[in-house]
Amino acid sequence: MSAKAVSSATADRRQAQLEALIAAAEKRICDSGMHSLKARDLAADIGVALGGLYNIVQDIDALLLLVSSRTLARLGEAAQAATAHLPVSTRAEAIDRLVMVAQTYLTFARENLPLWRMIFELRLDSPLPDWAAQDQLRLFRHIAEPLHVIMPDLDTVALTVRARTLFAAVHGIISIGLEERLIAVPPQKLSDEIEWLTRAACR
Amino acid sequence: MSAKAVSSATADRRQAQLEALIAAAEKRICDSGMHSLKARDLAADIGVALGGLYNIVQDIDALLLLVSSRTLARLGEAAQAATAHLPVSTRAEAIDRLVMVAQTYLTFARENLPLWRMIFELRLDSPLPDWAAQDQLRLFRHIAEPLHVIMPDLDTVALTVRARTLFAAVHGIISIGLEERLIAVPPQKLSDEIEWLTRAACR
DNA sequence: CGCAAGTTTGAACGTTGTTCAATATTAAAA
DNA sequence: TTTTAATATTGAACAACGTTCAAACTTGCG
Repeated sequence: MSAKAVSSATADRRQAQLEALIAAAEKRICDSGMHSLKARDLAADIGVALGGLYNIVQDIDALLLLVSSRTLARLGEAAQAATAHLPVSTRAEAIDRLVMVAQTYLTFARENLPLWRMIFELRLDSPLPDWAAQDQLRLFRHIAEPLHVIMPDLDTVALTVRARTLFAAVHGIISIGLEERLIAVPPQKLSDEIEWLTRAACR
Repeated sequence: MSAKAVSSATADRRQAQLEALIAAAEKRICDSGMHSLKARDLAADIGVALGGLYNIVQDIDALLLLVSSRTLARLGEAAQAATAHLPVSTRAEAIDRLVMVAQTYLTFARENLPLWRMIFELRLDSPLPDWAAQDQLRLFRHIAEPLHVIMPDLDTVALTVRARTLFAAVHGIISIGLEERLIAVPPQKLSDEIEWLTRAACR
């Protein structure tokens, strides 16, 4: 049996187990949050012995990273769906598009609260793998492209930095706003405040 | 012995134990982060049996909340020291002051990284006690006061909301910027980007 | 000293993620 | 088909964790 066979019975099974495991983890996280995810529960969910989890993933952190990656991908799709059809020719259009990206981010965070939180609560012992960093980088394009129209004087580096700044600012408002334990912008005003900040940043 | 005696030998001892415990926790958090804080280590640090910790604090979460409160108090002092002497008569002065508050926040976060992170990583099972919420509210005055000069048209409610928005935005930039695992504004550009955003928000 | 009240102790408990020798299954060879 | 080697799965065992509580100890008063 070649080590690089395109597929084999056992490899397919592994893939199926992995997908079941990710699905089970997502379900549990949605229901009761990342911190109440237990190895024993997951093993039971997918019908595998406790130790069997470690044939499917390296450890629980690796599983959480996979779940994060999925969530980021879904976020990217949401941003794409919400803005792909919008024009970006004029400055005003680009600003509107940026506002839409921010609103989409807010909506996504609201509708996927526990999964979205996980992305930022995840603390890994080992450094982030390259593919996971790429997951993040891809998303910044949704900001950098309109921003290039709005701030045409900025060079590539400055534009990248500015896109990250803007993302982080909007993220901060949402992140603290959806937290219950901190003094924050009231939830029903979140959308307005995000739009205000985005437009202010574009002046 | 009166239950409300201003002090007693045993009560004083308890207070001393509590302070030693908080100090030990702060030291350990600074050295190796909130997540490697262990009950057994703390008990050894202050020379008490493992179970003895629970005579001093309700549980480890309560201890973390006390540490958080201390950190917030120190942050408040830093903001006070950095801005109390600055004028706020004109709009331009108020903006400068706001920029200074933001820079002070960045500096504090940098110099107290693990303790500062703890404030936002802390996840309590029980709701936040009132005194802990007050700790947070006090700090917003450093933003709301200059902001009132800059945006005199806003009513009290809108001003409060706007202050929280601005805080959250700056916090987001710093928070993601000082995280190592996420794509962020490069550390040496953080200060400039924070100033840019603050000034942009004030226009 | 003797005794009651309060304080401190540390062994024990219930959970947790992870490991690994033993068992069961699969696939190839005879 | 039967034998055999490789691979996959199992679940008991482990170490580490926060928390509890009966027992031992200390303290202060009559």
